[in-house]
Amino acid sequence: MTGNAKLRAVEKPAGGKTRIQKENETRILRAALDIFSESGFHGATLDRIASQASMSKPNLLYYFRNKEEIHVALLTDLLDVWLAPLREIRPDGNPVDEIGSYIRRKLDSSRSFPRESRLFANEILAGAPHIGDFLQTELRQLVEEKAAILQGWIDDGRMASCDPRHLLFAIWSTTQHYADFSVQVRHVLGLGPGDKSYYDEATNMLETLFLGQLISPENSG
Amino acid sequence: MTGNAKLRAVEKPAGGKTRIQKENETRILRAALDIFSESGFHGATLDRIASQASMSKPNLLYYFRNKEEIHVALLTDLLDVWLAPLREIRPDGNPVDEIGSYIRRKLDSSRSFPRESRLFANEILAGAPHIGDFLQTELRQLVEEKAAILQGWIDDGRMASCDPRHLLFAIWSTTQHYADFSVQVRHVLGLGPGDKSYYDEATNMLETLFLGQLISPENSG
DNA sequence: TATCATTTTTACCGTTTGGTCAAATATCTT
DNA sequence: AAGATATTTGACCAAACGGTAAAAATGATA
Repeated sequence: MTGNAKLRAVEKPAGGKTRIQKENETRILRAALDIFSESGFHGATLDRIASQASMSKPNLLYYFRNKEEIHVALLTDLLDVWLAPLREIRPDGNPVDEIGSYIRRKLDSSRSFPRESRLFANEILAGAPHIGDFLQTELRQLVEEKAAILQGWIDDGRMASCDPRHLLFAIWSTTQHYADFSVQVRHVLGLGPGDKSYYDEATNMLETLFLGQLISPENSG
Repeated sequence: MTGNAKLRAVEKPAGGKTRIQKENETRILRAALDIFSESGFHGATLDRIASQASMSKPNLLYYFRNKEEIHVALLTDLLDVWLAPLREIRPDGNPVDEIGSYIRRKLDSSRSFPRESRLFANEILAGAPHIGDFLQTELRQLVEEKAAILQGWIDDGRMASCDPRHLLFAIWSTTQHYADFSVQVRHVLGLGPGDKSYYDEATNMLETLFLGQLISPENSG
């Protein structure tokens, strides 16, 4: 019976997936990432996503119940990617290395996953209707944990005194800016549409900025 | 004739405006700012804007030809506000004062005009379809001008060496972050919806960050 | 108060959009 | 190859949306 098949495809999240199911779901998600990240949730249409996935709209809706479910699936995938660089900060490292490499990881993430970054930015700008829970629980807890590490370094005199959570905000905003506001960056710098050459300059800037005084080499070893 | 009246109301940008016209146009723009900044261009509907302005949709469309015209009017108003803090940077000041007060102005702007900031962010995220020209000409020119001032300070040894344009990017992103990503900031800090108490901490953080080593008091006078 | 221009409303229209349904086709299993 | 299951498609629908037309109401003016 057709109805059962549909239910099975959608309701068994893990495990029993056909080859075709796996293929098409990733095709859809890839297409949806293109469209959502470029037009936002409301600006995107199922027709465009389907077209981008070389698929008919009803076929697309055979794999995902509705537009929102695709969006949520993308966001869910995204959160791990978003948290990964932060997770790597180690308490036993020294401030310059740990924060320096964190900035580099975030900047790499901006360069490599600009669509994901814009998807995230769109969701936050819209008031985080789908990931509010994540922000309040998982992210908040991880920030608390990593902020404690930074605070430890501050207490040890290895870093300038500051609110570690706001230091993280500053790192997030400056690095993500190069993905989310890339149009503005390129226009101001006079670069062409696909030009990402500014990332080297950005790396220099952010290392100077964050590792200059806030954490200077002589007092962080 | 009704057609003439409509044409006059819309096509005479300056001057000949009725009291009612002026009142209603600002009512509409205020309402539209609420809706657009919270839902983006595509997420906003004329019905909601009209409702927010306590007005019927056709009446709203008596003052603005279409949805886009309202949006453009808001963006146009916005650009002056956006540029104002940057314009104030003076070449004859000293780096700490000039950059410090610029940061404070931008942060104040974030706190006082979060809806405007989000409207701007939405527009950039969408690829700047309406203000691309502004970015490439007016903003770019102003950045060039102010970057030259900063570069002068660098050449004089009053500031650490860095790309001044990227320094501006860093200031923009960190300050605007508190308006555009306020939901995330509040959730991570565990604050309630209307709570803006984090702005004091933000001010401290950003002054420590930007004025710490990049520009330190002893070598900037 | 009569006249004219401005403003507001009611009713409506065409299109787009998210989503459904049932039939047709392809794939897998035995 | 046959039968069952999974996949795909074309036709369609109701609601939402941006926008229009023309009449009704209001305000300004003399």
